[in-house]
Amino acid sequence: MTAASIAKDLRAAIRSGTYTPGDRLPSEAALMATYGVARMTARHGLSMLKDEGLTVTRHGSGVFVRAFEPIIRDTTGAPADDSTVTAEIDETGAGLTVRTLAVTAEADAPEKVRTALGLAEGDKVTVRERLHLRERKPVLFATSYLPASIAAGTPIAERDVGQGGTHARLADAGHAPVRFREDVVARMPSIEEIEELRIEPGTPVLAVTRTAFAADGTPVELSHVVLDAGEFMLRYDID
Amino acid sequence: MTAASIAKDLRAAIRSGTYTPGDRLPSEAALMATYGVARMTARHGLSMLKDEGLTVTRHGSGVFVRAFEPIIRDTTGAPADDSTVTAEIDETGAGLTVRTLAVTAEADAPEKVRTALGLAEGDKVTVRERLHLRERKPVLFATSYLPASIAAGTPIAERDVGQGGTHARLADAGHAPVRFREDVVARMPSIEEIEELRIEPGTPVLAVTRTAFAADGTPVELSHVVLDAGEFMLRYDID
DNA sequence: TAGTGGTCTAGACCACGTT
DNA sequence: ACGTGGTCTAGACCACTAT
Repeated sequence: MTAASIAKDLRAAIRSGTYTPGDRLPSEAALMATYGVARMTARHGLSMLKDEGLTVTRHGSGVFVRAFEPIIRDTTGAPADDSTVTAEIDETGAGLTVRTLAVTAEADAPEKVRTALGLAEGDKVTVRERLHLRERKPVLFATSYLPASIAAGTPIAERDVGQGGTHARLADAGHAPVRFREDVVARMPSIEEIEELRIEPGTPVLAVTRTAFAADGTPVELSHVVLDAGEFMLRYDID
Repeated sequence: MTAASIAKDLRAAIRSGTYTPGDRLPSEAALMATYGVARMTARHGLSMLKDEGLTVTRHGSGVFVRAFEPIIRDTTGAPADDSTVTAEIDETGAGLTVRTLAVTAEADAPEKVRTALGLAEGDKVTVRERLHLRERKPVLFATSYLPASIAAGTPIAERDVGQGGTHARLADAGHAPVRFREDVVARMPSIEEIEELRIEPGTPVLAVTRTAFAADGTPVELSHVVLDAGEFMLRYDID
């Protein structure tokens, strides 16, 4: 029970404010001495806090109490920029930049994408991938799929979609999105996501699947968005 | 690098379908033999998968690949039962039951609650706590705060709020909620939440802060909802 | 260079489940 | 009884960070 009790003590100390965000916790050696345990036991106690997302470790330097200052991603039925997501984040999350990673005019659609967009087998999709960064750190990764029958040959299939973003271009093409569905799940990140978003151990991701529908009810865009949960709060206003 | 490579191999095997949800992974002893490593190393490899939420361990029985069959919590601007949350979950999540844990007619309000509800210092709140279970397993814990000036003396301060739930009673009192704001965050659970919701290691929680506003814009209810992310998907329909 | 965390070994005892 | 995971020890070597 010693590793657990070390974690318990430190956790209580963090909650009570003995250690505040940014503070360094006692070193492994210090814990070994105070609790009279082996190193692996002290480590295990500390690792529990890390798994809870309470601390971050810095190799060679120490274990530190973690902070949470979320970017608010506001998803009201709202006017759009590159995508609704981008526009709204820019309002609240100062210092956010967007990097378009790849745009493919015509690609094969994974089965789930095809189903969600109501496409037939063999139908192509336009794929846009982008990354959002907060002060150099990647915090959000998004992949958008649009039917190539709509998007190919328009600025949507270009790197620069122009003023108003994909939604404005969809409107230009007579497919203005008017209704959205967002499905939100939280889970631990995959290895790829840990690397891509440089996610701290003990931090989950929010995975948002967003479907945009035109006035006639046809889906015109499917987006998979993965957000570092250590960086974001999702806000929904519902009438 | 061995613990990491064991995790890598097993992860790949799970992704490729060699092990499907419910399957048992090789035991620690088996991994020690195949990889020629010490037990702690094999354990560490397995613990990585657990931390990623890919597996669950059953003491004395083995390590198993995990499944995800989410309950869809649909939060459209919707008619309300006990609370909107409850009503909507019942539609989709078969076998969900609600247990009202505690109802306090008049309690002191934590500062954050007071601010969110626009109350003055010393103002009291009515507090309702409830737990949702899926087949005996608790999956959601919710605490609702309402201004006691509105709720005390009404069925809202009783265990049984009656047909239509708190929202119907608020409407009866002339404070029908018409607008909602939901702030969604994902994080690792606290120890209390792990115990209360019996959350598997490697599973985050979704923490939803929901504010209900009456037609005149005054907040009439603040709810803190914690959901086991291994059990839920949040759905938002936006116009 | 000294102190920090990261990884691994080899062995022990305990607690839980299945047979 | 046996095999499973859970915990702990005591010691080693490595990699990173500060001074």
